[in-house]
Amino acid sequence: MAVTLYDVATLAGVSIKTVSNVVNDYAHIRPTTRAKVLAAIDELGYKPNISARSLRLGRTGVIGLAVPELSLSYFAELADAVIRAAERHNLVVLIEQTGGIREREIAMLSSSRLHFTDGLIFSPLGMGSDDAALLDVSYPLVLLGERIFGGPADHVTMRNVEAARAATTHLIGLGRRRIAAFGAHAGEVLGSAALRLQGYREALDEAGIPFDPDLVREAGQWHRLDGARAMHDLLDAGVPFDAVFGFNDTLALGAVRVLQEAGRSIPADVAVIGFDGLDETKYSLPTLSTVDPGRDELAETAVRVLVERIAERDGQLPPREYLSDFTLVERESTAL
Amino acid sequence: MAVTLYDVATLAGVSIKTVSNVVNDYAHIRPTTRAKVLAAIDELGYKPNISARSLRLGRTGVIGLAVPELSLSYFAELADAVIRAAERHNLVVLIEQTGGIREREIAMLSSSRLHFTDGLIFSPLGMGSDDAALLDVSYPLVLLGERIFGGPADHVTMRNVEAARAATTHLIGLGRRRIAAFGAHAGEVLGSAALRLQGYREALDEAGIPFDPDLVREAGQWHRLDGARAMHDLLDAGVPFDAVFGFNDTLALGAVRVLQEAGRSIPADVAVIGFDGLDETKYSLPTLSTVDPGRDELAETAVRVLVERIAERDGQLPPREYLSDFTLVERESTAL
DNA sequence: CGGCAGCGCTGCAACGTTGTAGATTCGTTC
DNA sequence: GAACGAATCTACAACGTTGCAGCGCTGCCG
Repeated sequence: MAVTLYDVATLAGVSIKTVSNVVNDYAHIRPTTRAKVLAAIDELGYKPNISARSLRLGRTGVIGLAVPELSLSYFAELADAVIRAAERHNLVVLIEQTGGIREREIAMLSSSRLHFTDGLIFSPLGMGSDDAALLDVSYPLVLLGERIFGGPADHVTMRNVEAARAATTHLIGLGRRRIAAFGAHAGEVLGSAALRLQGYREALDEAGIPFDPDLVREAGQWHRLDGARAMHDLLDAGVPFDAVFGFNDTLALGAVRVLQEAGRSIPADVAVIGFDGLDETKYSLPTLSTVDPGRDELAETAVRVLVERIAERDGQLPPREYLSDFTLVERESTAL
Repeated sequence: MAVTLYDVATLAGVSIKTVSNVVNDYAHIRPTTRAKVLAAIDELGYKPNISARSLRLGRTGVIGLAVPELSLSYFAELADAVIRAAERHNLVVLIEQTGGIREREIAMLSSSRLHFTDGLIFSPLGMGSDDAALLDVSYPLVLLGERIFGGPADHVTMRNVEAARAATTHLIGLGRRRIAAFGAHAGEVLGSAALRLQGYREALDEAGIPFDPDLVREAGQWHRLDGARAMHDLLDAGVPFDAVFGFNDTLALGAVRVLQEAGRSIPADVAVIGFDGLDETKYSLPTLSTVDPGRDELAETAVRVLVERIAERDGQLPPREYLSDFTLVERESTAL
């Protein structure tokens, strides 16, 4: 059925190894031979069998990407960026969803479903620092996110603290003093929520604004609904506020919806800023100010680091950490 | 480095074929032997080499999914659904992006990047009916979308005409008579745009409402920005209207934004309905009525059909077409 | 002019797996 | 107790590819 090197070799009147050499751009082949082989390849429509090549080389040209859920815009846009970056390295991407559930994430790490990929880019959500030991796997692994520091794997992440401080400082620059923060996770130390909260507090401290715990609202998940719920709670509690910092864009957009229902004007009554730089923030009403954590750079770095790890035969370099640059994007929701 | 059948066989004191049989749940193995082998597998941490298995079996357990762009919510949610469906069939999914560009779509079909997948689920956007012949490929292929009918491949699609008619009829049921339609593609005959326009016209005819070409607005792309632009045009043209049917949710949301800026109340002044059943429509302000074309069913069917095609050795059944059921989702944007 | 490097190509072995055919044991039946 | 079939296991040959060693030849160097 399928055309093999053997068929091409027969037609071209050479050995299969020569065909293989042509296919692999081996330098020392007479131009006439090369032409003959190429003609035969063309005539038969030969395509290399990747399984056989993988078996021989021990590499597949496939990398895995494990994210919580593609239907969350942030991860869809991240996957988009990772696929583009992988393409530049001639790799294809196999995507798995963990649902952000710790057990599924742990299972994924030793799953045979990903066993034939050359390496994995992993964006955990449910696993915590306690699970760091589980990341000591036998294949190249790059962590993308903020959940686990100091683990045994390379780690590509964003400047959460600095970016959150910049967002908060931006709100302070508008003259706001009662800034609500949405999306905190009680007890968390190293996750995005903790880091962004830290940035928020640093900005307040810097400006000499007292920290008010009533303004910090929990949200386990960071969906639109959670942002809406947090805003309802805040309004119901009667806590005065003149700005909101959503720990992600989706939370902020959920909050915006409730503010509008409640008749609060944005940004006149309440300035709002998000985090993630989602495409969507350009088109909401009002357009949403946000911090772009450098998603394309993150994806590009993650792929590059993974490729490097795959390339290094055994030289066990210690795990490294990479940080991307962020950009503050000012839009209508924080206009003066 | 990696553990092979041979290593396990040596440790367990059996032949590699017996280990293979244990791994593949072959029935006739003495329980004691099975236990010995399983113990050895466990001790060594054996994982089958998928490349070798693929080479031997001619199948990889990987299917391809080619979509325009993951950062478009519709395709992100579609990919999510396809991955879940594939998981139920023990398949993993390799995702490629075409950008919806005809040339890239055509290249994808014969690309060696997807050559080692068992089959492809393909959602074309740029290719047209003229390109149908290009779909006659040598591997299992399932088309997901509406661009190409009567081609040589299986085709899973939605009831575009009926669903669009239902959406329009719903608006008419609210007493609206001047219903704008956003997202038309001039000259198109078989694409989603043409079919949804047809459904729109059928609903008008049924209700005895005259068709007014001024109410039909073109939009090459179906992004938020295009919806916003179309609404600006409509308002500038001074054409009176009391409802909008967006050929997808994103167009409708873009239109909503401009309507709000223009001070038109939704749904009092203008009722709005979209198409696609995006998650996002639950959280917009106002929440957006939409038609869910049965995305999960589409994904499930596409995977099932692909699996069937992969399974059939040679029996070339003629290509078939599958339709999913749609659901009208009524929300605030069309409330009475 | 002997030696050596390089060209252009070939043949063989190996990557790790599973299908096939066959060997051996065991229990059952006549 | 011989014959037979089923259970249990093994040996061998693929699947299609690439690394390695090596073929005969040419050209260059000292």
